[in-house]
Amino acid sequence: MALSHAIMTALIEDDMSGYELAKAFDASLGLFWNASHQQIYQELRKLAEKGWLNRRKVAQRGKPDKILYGLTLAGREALGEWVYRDSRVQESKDDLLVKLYNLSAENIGHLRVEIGERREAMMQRLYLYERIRRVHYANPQALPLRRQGVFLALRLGILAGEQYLAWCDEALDLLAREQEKLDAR
Amino acid sequence: MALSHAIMTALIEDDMSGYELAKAFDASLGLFWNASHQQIYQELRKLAEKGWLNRRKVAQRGKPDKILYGLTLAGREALGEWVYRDSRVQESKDDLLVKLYNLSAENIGHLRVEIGERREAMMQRLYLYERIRRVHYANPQALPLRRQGVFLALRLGILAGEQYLAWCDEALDLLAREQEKLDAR
DNA sequence: CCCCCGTATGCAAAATATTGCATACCTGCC
DNA sequence: GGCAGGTATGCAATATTTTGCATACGGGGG
Repeated sequence: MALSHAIMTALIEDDMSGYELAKAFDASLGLFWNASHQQIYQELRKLAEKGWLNRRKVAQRGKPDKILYGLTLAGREALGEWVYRDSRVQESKDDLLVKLYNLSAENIGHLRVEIGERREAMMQRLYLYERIRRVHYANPQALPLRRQGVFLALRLGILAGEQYLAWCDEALDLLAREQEKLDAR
Repeated sequence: MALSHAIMTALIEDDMSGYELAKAFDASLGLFWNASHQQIYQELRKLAEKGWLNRRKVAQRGKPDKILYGLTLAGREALGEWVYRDSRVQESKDDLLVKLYNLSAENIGHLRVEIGERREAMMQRLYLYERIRRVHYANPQALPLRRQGVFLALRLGILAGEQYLAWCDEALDLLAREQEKLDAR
């Protein structure tokens, strides 16, 4: 039941439509909590029924109408209480790690390629994180308290990303050496 | 559909029962792919029906009978092919990160406690990883290729864990300073 | 003898998430 | 005019995961 809280969290400062929320999830909170647009639309509806969000239609020029959602007082209270409840970590699930358990002379080339792709993707993501950090969190101590929490989450993303890059390099090195050994035969 | 492949991967070297598998998942592969015993039992059944696993009953002394599962040739082939298919990363979902987006003067104390608990838990896990590394992977280059793949996965666990500890320290520092500021009023 | 604990397997229901559509508006391009 | 593409919302069917049981064996302690 925590997608609901992630969504409400995204609405703390600004009202958003499902579409905007889905994109915000891609860029910010979604780095720590991913959700497809279908999930988001369904959850928004449920939250509105519960009275934690209000909805209003907004006509737009040149675009279809949208439905803006905002936190109600009840929603804010529910969110505030939730912070004290037990956290759960849903460990990430990664096929690649399972594949590594199956490393063989046959598939080593493929796994090197896959790791290389991961490296590239993580690099892109780190550029994004760094850009966000520079633009919005250049001087974190000066920020209001809540934003410092967001900064810490971003910081975790950055550290984790850098560590992942380091691992990719280490793995690629090891695999390259092993493949050389194989080729030498 | 990758839980099935994680299970088969766990059976590459040894036949295991559902119960043993559930515990092995806790300690090894489960660090990268978690599954409850219910999931495992169901999946084992499906895989046996598909012909990828064989099952045989084993009577034990002092314990209930168990059902041992082993990879069939078809299973091994399916696993071998799967390695070439697209990987997917299911990003981890962590309530704590969402909670940090809700940081406030009221809940800062609670969040410090939660992060402290995470730090402790990760420390314990790192001890386990390090123990495994020392016992089984003291000299990785000397290992057969497949085991080197397993080593790389372990290595990722270790690096990620160390990085997480570093983040916890950084976060605890920042939050301690902020709380001092609040208390000073 | 009874209860708890560890071993061992499982069902059923509910909650969540994914996949594959479907609709509709408007802009810009060819 | 047709078509692609971005905006915007949604349904329905599956698949996956979680939750909450339920059963049963045998050992050890009180």
